Amino acid sequence: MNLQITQVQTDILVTIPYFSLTDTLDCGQAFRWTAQPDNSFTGIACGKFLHVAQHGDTVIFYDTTPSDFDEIWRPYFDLDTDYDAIRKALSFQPTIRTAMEHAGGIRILRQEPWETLCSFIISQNNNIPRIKGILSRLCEHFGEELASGVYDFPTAQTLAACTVDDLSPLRAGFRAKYLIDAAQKVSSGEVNFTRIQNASLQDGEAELTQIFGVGTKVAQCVLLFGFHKLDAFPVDVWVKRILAHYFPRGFPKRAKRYGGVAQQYLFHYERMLEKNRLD
DNA sequence: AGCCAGGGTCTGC
DNA sequence: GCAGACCATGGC
Repeated sequence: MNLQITQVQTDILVTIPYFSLTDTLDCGQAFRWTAQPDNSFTGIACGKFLHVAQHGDTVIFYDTTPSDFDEIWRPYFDLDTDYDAIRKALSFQPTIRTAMEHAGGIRILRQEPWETLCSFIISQNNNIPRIKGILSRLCEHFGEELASGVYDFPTAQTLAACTVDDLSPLRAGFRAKYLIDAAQKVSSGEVNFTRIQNASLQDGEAELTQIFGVGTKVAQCVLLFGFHKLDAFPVDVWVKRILAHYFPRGFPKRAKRYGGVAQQYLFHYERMLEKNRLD
């Protein structure tokens, strides 16, 4: 991707057309970003703290270095994927096109597989504010303190050594035992992220669902948000409703290549409609 | 009070 | 295969 990048002291400014920072960080794919009163975001990913803001087409990465930008944030925000081409490929379908007009600035983040796996284990039968709370407490209690009050995501090895009782401060409920099983299977190599990255969608799901508490929906979320498999297609209660309502004859074959991206546009659009309806 | 939240497991038919 | 109970917790 040819990005227009400017460096001002320790801030890096990047021109990203057709991008929405808010929608990308607040659409239920990542749970460790916090919106600030000025609409900027702070968060921790890949072992680094970031303060980021958007003004028009310009995204400002505060207080970072060119190497961190190139090695961490540029891939994390998926800035080298041609979303214009993806949107064009999806625009043949009227409902997806409408959703794109409202949510087309979303990018599928390249999150770390382990954090993504834990996040969506926590997400089951849960709501987004509480998912964020549980993950925040998970990091505070078991993650390395990178700076004052800034905690990294704990490793699988750390959690594999924990008991359900150890996790009680998280108030994760019945999901605590799922986290521990995931940690044990990941740290032992029984579930192998390199193998999943190189596997087909179907084989990747089969490997992930060996974890107690991981079913099809959670596995597809991990494949989409943690392994950047854009054809992964998580079906939750919202998407189920969308499919029944807008796609009674099935999701179009032509859209399946980027099904996960379309799913995310539709999910965010539908939730936005619901929010407006309640206001 | 009762329902729901980016589900999964287990049981019973 | 598929419906239904159950699972912890918290907000409304």
